[in-house]
Amino acid sequence: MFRINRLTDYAVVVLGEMSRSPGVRTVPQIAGDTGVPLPTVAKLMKTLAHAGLVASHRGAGGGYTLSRPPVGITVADIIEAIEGPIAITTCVEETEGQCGIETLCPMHGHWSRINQAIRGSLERISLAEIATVTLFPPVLMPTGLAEPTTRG
Amino acid sequence: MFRINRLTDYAVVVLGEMSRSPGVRTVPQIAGDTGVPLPTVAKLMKTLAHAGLVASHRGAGGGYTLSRPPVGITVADIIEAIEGPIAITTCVEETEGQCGIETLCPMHGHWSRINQAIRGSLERISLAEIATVTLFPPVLMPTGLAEPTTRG
DNA sequence: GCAATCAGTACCTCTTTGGTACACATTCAA
DNA sequence: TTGAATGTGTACCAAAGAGGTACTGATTGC
Repeated sequence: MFRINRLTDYAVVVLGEMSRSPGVRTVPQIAGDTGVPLPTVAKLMKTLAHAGLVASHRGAGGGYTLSRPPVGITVADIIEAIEGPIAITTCVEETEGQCGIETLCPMHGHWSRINQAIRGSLERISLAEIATVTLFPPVLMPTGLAEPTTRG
Repeated sequence: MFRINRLTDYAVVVLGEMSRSPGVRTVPQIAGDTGVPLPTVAKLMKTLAHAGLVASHRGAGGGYTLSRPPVGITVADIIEAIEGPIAITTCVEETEGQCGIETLCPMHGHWSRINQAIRGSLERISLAEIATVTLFPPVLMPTGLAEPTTRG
């Protein structure tokens, strides 16, 4: 497949939404605004908070806020927050010694280079950029706004 | 995870091996030379043949050959042969209409751009390049050459 | 005709993913 | 002090995908 998982996709949509209107947002609010299922948003936000992309505020009147300006958050940051380090093959990962023929394998070094190229592409795109909405004429708007699939 | 699957990883290793020593190779030969399990190689080669990256020759004395020079095969070609079109999210794929809020979704267009950047990175690396073996001193060679894991 | 080889399909097992549930901790306001 | 609102942590479940195996059939050359 070679694709990011759906949670990451949701994370980008959710963070994009948060960057457009700053302030404290609760999980139900975010779920309502994005169409992402509430329990999934809760799980997602916990992960994002743990990664330091959002700050959590507990108790009544609490919720989540972006922990830094959207310009300072890249697509690479978001992917890594949800999926861990970007490593298109096992042998690119930090944890060495997983491959028994590391010193002989012809791919040694090449995957790192490919991985670096991909990571570079993702680092050059910030949340501020992708949060810029290109509004379409209302007449073209579809009806299924409440659908759980929030990608397009 | 954001990573290619193991079959794709194997495909790159197998094609790299084939590009280093041209001629007809049988499935058992390839399995022996790369350490990839024989049934897996058989499955893999069928897929690669179907994608047009290798040519099959049936019957006694048959086997597989590269269908074009290694310079003309890119990492993107290999990934697409095994995993289908490179599309990091569902909405990037050719099959439109899967997303109900396509005209409203703020991510519309952004994923395509990100996807294109990644694809570009993969297209710029040919099989000929990655087939160049950087030999290590024999004293450093590990013992587990017959291990099924062939990555490093 | 027979052996060597690829082709196609079906199946199994394990892991990952996406989602749900629930008890608990924290904060604020009445 | 109490209770409601909110996030935290853990566990669990079902579905899908990945990786691998097995078996039968088709094709080719000797």
